[in-house]
Amino acid sequence: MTFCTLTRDRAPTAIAGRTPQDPFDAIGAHLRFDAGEEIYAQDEDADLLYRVLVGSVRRTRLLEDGRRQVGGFYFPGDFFGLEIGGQHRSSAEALDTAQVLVIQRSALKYHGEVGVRLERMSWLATGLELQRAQDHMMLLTRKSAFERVSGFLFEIAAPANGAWAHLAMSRQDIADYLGLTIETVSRMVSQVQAEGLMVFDGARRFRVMQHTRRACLAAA
Amino acid sequence: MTFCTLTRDRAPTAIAGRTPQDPFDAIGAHLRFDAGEEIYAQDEDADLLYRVLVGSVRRTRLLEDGRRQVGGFYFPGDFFGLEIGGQHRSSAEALDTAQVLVIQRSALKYHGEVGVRLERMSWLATGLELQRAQDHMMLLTRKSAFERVSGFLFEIAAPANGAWAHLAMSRQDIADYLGLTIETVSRMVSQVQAEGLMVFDGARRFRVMQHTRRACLAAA
DNA sequence: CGACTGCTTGAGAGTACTCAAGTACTGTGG
DNA sequence: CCACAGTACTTGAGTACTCTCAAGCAGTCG
Repeated sequence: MTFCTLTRDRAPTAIAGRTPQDPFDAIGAHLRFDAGEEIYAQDEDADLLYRVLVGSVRRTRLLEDGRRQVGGFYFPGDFFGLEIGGQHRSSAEALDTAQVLVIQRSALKYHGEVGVRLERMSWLATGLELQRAQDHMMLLTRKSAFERVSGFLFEIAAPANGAWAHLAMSRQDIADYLGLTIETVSRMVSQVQAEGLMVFDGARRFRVMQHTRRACLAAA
Repeated sequence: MTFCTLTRDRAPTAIAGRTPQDPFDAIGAHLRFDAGEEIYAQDEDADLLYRVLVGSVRRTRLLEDGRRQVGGFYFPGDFFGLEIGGQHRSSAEALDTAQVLVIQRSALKYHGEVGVRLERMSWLATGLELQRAQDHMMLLTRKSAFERVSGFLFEIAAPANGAWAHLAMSRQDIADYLGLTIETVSRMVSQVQAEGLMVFDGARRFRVMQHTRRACLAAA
């Protein structure tokens, strides 16, 4: 019954913390997306760099046969949309009403000091994304459904620090992220509650129990 | 019974193809490792950049509870050992007698033109590694054991182009790479043969049947 | 030849999946 | 405010796939 060992799964992607109040706002454009709206599409040309300002974003990949994989979720401060080749290998959609900073990558060199700094940050973000992917692989191969779901919920709840947390994503999103089916996710959510680790208020509002948090801190 | 759809899993990591005859040899040191020998350790400081010249290399991560994950295999031309933080998050071992080019990353700036090029290449390699990790995640969550093993064998056999190919890694390595147990890998290898897709000569020498290759090319 | 390591095969168990209802929440129109 | 539809989530029963445990086989080295 390990439920907190994988709190380390999500490496912090926000380079300068989750406070997007940086001098970069001058460079890119602020765009607003409604819930479910597509930010960029798979196979689309990729010269843009994105950063979440407000809200949350889901990155999705589709296999030819329709199987879906959620590559990651992004929150304020996180960079996303980084690609090496010229094309996006996944699409990104807003999970809720989201504000996104969009920066043209190829234009960075015309922005002097700030452009250089941002370019370096985008490389760092790529590296962090790689770490995240590697951690996630570990989770996908070596953890049970219960461990995956409870660990995921812990990560989401961590910033709330004991207060109520909100799940921006659907059960299906979580399932596609954790490599499970929607039914299994649902069952594990129920089990997490049955074991008294967390409490839910509706399907998308939950809280980690005090004694669970203590146990996890002690383990770490 | 899809067995070739995941040939695309392994994105080519060798930036300039698999021919390591580049002007970089002047910068780094050539090191030789015996089979099983450790190239670098998990949690070790990471300022070095590695490139396979001859042989093959395995990258491994260990969980606290002993569960093991093979992060990837590297062949001549491939870069490995790239890290963002100051520490290696995985270890690397030689699978056979291997020659590796080792370059001090922080020294790159003293090598002028070539150093700059190499630095850029190392960033590109990070990006490719990320693509690879993302593809691999897709495989781990959305493919059956049979698909994983047959796809893996296809990738390994691809360069041989119909001739006999050699498996440098053990069944356990394959299992830890594909997120399966050693027994399941073994069973799938048997099944791949039973279905007439490939033939094995001993445990580590195999060949893809002609009609299988045709079918896969047609599918792609 | 025997010991060792790596691989294969078998039987049974367990976990997650599939299919199928049933329940809760959300928004719309009366 | 309620009825309704639609979507999202939960729960149940049965199945299938992979794992675990255990034994047997094959190649290698002393």
